Amino acid sequence: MNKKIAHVVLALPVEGPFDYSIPEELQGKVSLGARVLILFSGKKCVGYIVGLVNRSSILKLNPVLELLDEEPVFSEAFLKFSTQFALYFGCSQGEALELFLPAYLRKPRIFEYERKGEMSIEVKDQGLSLGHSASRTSFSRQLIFDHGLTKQWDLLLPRIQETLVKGRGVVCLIPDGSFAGNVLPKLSTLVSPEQFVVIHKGTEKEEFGRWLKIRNGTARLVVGCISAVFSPVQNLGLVVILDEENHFYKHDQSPFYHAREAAFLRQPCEGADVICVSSAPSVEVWHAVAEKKDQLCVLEDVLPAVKLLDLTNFKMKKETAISSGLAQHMEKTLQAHKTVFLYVPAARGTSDVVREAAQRFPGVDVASYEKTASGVPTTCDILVATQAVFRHRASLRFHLSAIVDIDWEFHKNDYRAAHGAFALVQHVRQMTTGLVLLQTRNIHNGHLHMFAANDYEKFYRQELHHRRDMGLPPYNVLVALVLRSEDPALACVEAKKLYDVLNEKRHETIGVLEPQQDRSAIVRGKFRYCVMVHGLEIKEIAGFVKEALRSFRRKKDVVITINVNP
DNA sequence: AGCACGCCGACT
DNA sequence: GTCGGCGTGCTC
Repeated sequence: MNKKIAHVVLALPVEGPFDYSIPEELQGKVSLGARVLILFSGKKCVGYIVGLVNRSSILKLNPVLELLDEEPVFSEAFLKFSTQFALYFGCSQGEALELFLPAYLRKPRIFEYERKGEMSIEVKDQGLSLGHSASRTSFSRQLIFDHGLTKQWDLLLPRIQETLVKGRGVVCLIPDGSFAGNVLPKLSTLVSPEQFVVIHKGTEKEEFGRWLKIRNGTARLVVGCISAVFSPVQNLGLVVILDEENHFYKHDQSPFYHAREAAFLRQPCEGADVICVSSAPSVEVWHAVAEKKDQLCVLEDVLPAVKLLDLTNFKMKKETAISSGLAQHMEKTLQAHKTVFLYVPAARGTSDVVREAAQRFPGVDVASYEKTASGVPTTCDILVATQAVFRHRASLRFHLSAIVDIDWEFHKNDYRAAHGAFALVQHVRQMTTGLVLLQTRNIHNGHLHMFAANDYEKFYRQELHHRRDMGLPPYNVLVALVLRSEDPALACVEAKKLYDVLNEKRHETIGVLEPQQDRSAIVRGKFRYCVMVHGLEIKEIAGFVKEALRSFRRKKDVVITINVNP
């Protein structure tokens, strides 16, 4: 009954688990998912118990120095989730588990429930119910394709309510903090303020307070950004992912997890449903549900028409943004005292276009909005803005909108470029009441005609064909191995070496691409080279890559990171 | 990751 | 003879 040995994993890039003997006074007190203080390679560090046994093949064991949690911080569902997560995103189980914890508990602080008074009783009660959620195995995945921004709530609110009534918890993911303004008023009325938690930036202590409130079952409805997918909600029944295609759901440092993929991995461990919501669903999610009609719900909305403006016959200077055709539309709109929105790529910046618009339309109020802007201009005739303005798209309306250079969106070195262009058009339409214009020099680009005809089914069909032909996700899995170093030559040589190692291992279904400079080649003085591995099964590639990296002796000062579906 | 161990070349 | 850089292997 009282186990003598603990399997322990650590937040280090070593697999483990490592065995530690449990001192007699702690036997029967330690439990699966609890943190312990241990000596590893002569250093004291926090470990996570992932197994309890009576025998070990290791002869001389160090003892567990201290038990940090009398109640485990991780449920069995979380332990299971961590193994899947580590396998999928190429990190150790310990690194995954550390990622799931608030910063406060990553340090060897003793976590005493009894200090919380009455709460400890609740924790124990809820602890018993963990078994039930772990045994739940059925779960569903759905996509709500809402062309607008409002109808989704008619489906979501009853669904969330229904889940809560059954006594199960809900996590609602938002891409970034600016979404909170729209989402919170809708959700906060569903439960008492005590049961509602919004995760936002704060001190370590505040973060821990919120975590505790969720972990002990007080809070049952959680709203937050990317990392909220790890919220320890008791008896999790539903995860809602708003604006599912948004790139903020991809973590920007190691481990490079995607919140949507993480939710899909957590789902079977908890028996929870996942609902993705988007006005331009990712090709990956569309692929998963398109054939299964019961999982897809399309909500059409009143959106403006899209027209193409062919620039091929205009002798425009390269720096000019406003063609005479666009100018005519703008003139008419401004004369009717209606507003205009001009979208420019962030790389181009707004200032030139602002100057050009002000020159063409003297006396008209031209404003701009970029990432660095403090607030959205509410009263102006013409707004020139970048991507950054879309966070306010629920509250902004223009009569006429134009995407100044839609071709630019297709010229990105990114297999998701076409989808990015589609999402862009959808977002601009949501901010527009009259007409959306796309200026193009590629009038034969088939995608543009699909946008103009609002034929999204054809768009996804064609995009999926293309992805299949090119061996790209969702049909294949890509894993980017990025090598970075102060010395560009070293990074390049090491990448070549790694490429050779991977290539020698030769595998039937796994391919390796020649090293290339990474998409962001130089960051903070470090040079990056990328070796791309592609194959059919993530588990197969993950094993292949881990094995190769184990045998690959990398040079000092070279760091290698694994990025799944970059 | 971080550390010890050991091999080799450089330098008082 | 010894200091230190770096490759190698290991951590229960």
